[in-house]
Amino acid sequence: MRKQDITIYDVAREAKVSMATVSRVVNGNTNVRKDTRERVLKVINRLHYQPNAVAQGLASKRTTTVGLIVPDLTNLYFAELSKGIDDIALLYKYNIIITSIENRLMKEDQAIQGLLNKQVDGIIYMSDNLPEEAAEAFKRTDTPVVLAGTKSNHQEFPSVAIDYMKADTEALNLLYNDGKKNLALVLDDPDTVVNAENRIPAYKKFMADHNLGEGHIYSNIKDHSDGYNLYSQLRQDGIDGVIVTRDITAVGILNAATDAGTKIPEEMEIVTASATQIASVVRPALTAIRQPLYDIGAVAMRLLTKLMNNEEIDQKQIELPYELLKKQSTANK
Amino acid sequence: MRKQDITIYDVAREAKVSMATVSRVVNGNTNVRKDTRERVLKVINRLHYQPNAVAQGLASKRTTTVGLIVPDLTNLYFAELSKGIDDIALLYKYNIIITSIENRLMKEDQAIQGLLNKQVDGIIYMSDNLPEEAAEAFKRTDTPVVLAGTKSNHQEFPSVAIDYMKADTEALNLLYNDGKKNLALVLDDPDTVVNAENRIPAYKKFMADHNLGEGHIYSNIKDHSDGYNLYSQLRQDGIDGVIVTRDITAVGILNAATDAGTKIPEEMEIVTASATQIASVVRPALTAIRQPLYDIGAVAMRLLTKLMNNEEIDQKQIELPYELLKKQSTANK
DNA sequence: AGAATAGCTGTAAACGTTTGCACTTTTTGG
DNA sequence: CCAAAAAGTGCAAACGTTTACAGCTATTCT
Repeated sequence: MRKQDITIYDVAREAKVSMATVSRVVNGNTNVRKDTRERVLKVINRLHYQPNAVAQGLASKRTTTVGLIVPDLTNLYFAELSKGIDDIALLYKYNIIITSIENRLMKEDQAIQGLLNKQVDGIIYMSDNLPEEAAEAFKRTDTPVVLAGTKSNHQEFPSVAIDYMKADTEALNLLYNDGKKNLALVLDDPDTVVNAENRIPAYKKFMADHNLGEGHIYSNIKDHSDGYNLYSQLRQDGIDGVIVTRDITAVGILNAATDAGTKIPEEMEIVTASATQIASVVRPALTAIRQPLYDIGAVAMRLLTKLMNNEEIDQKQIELPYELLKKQSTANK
Repeated sequence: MRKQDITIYDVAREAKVSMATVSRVVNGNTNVRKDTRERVLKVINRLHYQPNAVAQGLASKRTTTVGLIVPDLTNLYFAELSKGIDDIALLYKYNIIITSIENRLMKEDQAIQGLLNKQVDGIIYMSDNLPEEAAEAFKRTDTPVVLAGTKSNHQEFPSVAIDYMKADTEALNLLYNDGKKNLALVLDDPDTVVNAENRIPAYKKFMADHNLGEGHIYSNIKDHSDGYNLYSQLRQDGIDGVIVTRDITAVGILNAATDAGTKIPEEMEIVTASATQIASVVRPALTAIRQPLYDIGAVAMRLLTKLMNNEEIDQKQIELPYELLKKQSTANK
């Protein structure tokens, strides 16, 4: 096995010091005389010594590894969040163990337990929803956790997100001012905290405030074909303006509308509540609530580094600014 | 610290056995009497004992962790590959450490060294290109490596991919049979092995075989706006049929064409050489070489599990079938 | 019944680091 | 120049497992 030919012992022997000193050199401890440090470094280079991170992890109880829990890697929403996380993790020299939980073999709490067994120093949780068992699992551990791009009604968990209620209200207002009065809300999952506690209340309040009646909420519309198939229902219900949680779903509606000869935005306006790359490359391009996904990820990871170092946190719930990006799926005024 | 309140010792004491026996129970070793096994399991459940994977890794020299090297998480091509990898990894109980190398702070060989230091049991490499230093790094280690969705001229590395040359030729043939004679090749990076040794030769050979002249190869066209901006050049060069490596780039060309009033596919046909979700949701939908990305990832991971178990491999270079999926960006015949 | 064998369990040495403590050497200040 | 403080170093125990190896206890066979 070539796997670990040279250990800290070999270096110590060659450099005629103890392993403790080698360890100090490796870890940049200042209590080493300049010339011994250089001598040790020379040996390290000559032997191509590389510390065994597993042994370091066991001895120091820090693995410089963080866990990422994500529902679906191929959902660009999470991919863009992950990118922000990854960049900051690299900066702070953390590795990332990624656990995808879309696969129903892997429940949230199992995923969490798996990460804890691997002794990750922290966890970033990105699923839209935080089931009770997952919250329990987090509460049982000392390992810090940050929610990224989502919210929980557990106020104890630090999170980074946008003000979904405000954003949705602003989007509804845009539609309303464009003269659309038969507004609908299209949701992926009605039971996530973001939807149940933010988007739905925002929608209901808006409808009530403007005397627009009950309105229409469509649930469990999750991908392109769901959106495509929903379109005829929307027409039947006389919808002329719609907010859609996922942009890929919005594209489905858009394509169905185009195929049916419906004029967008004249006859129907579409706004997506989370924009990825996709929203901007389809035609007509989608008006969108642009969440700063990369930044949410980056800030979440930065926050986690602080928690892992037991630094003081000024605020646990961070809200980043969003933008309402007007494109071709709403009136050009 | 609650981090590790209970160890194998605690279980051993409570169950009145040695830690060795507890270890055997945890690892499903059969050499344990039924009633002691049950007694131990009961204690494990009562104390909520969870093995420390880091200690296990150090003692057993297996971490049940594999490393993934990927250029860009937000590129759906790699995301879809990753999904296949992830599913099989879950099945075989491996965790995944993901390392993104798009960030120029992280070179390939550093990424590899980082994974090796973490003592991963295997590595899947997904970048389009395998730089010489990376190949060297792989050769120095015993840790098995599999290339997924890419090729290398290092035949010693197992890989899973499609026959790019054949696929491209078939696509060119489609354009040719639709009557397009001024064919172009649009590449992300001309120096990757896949492009330099497969796509470009296939293109040149096709052009020569059909007396179509030198042809036009456009390089370093990597994203939507690159594609969009390239369009006028294509027109200027009289191109009427084009193969594009990335689908997001193809969409850029498509959108520019639509904006310019060019009829697709009548005046120009577009085929993308790698289809993700995006290719199918734009309008007109893109004709594409559909690589079985999920399967490539899954097969690569399966292959890696065999290598990690020192099982015999019947073939190192695996080629999976692709499909030429005709959509609206080529003639409907 | 006694020997051989198989099944079960415990002991203790790894695995490759980090780190508290004690000790020695050097530096500093009066 | 000496005492006190600071800097540098090594020793050895820890981190929480796995796993030879040995030993002990049933079981099987003749």
